[in-house]
Amino acid sequence: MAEEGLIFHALDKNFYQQPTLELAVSLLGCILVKETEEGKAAGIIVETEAYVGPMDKAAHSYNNRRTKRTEIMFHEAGVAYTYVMHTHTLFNVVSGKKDNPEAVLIRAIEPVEGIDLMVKRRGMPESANLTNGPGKLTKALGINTSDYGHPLTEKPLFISQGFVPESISSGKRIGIDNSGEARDYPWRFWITGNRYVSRHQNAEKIIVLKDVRTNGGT
DNA sequence: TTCAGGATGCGC
DNA sequence: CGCATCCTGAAA
Repeated sequence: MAEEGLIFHALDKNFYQQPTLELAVSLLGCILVKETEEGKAAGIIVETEAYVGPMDKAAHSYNNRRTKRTEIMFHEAGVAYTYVMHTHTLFNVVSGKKDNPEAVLIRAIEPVEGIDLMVKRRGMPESANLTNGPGKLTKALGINTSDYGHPLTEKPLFISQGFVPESISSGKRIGIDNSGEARDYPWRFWITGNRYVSRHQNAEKIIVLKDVRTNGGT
C-alpha cells in the first residue's frame, strides 16, 4: 500500500545536454516526481516522443515558430514545456541547445509513489488507465500550466535517476497524421512490453540495452 | 467506432 | 471569426 519514503534525487543539468533523440531514450526508466500540498506522486517514465525543432513538421516549433507558447522550447535543455490541448495538459522536457527549439513529450508513466493520490485526482480505481497517456499522467501527478518553464533539476517538479530498461522499442509517433513526411519518423520510444504504454503498436526497431548503458548516471 | 470538450495559435 | 491540434471519456 503505502510506498512511502522513497528517496528521489534530481538529475543535474548535464543529463539534458544530449541530442534530443538520445534524451528521449535516456528518459525511459527515469522517475518523474511532482510534489504538491496534497502530497508526493511519482512514476517511471515508460514512453516518450522526440520533437526535433525546426525540421520537424510535427513540432510546435517547426520552422522556428516562436510564440508565447513555444518560447520555452528555445531555452536551454532541462526545463518543463507544458501546454493545454483540448481539455488536457501535456508535459514535455525541453532539450537541445539554447535557441534550438526541441523537446521530448512524456507520454506515459508507471506509478511508483503516491498511487492513492493519483487515484483521487483521476477519480477512478487503480489500473493502467491511471497514467497510460500524456494527458492522464499530468492529471495524476498534478502537473499543470503553472509548471511551464520550471527547471526539472529542482522541486517541486523534477526527474530522478531510476532504472535501466532491458529493452526499448521505437515506432511512429501518435496523433500527428497531418504532419507530412514527419508523420512516419520513428521517434516514439517505449519500454518494451510495459503495461502502461499508451497504445499498442508494432515496433519498427527494438534495442536491447541491458548492460550497454547507464541511466542518467555517471 | 465516432464525437464533443474548449485552451491556444494562426490565418482570413 | 473559423479551424486545427503532441487527447480523453463517454456514447453508440
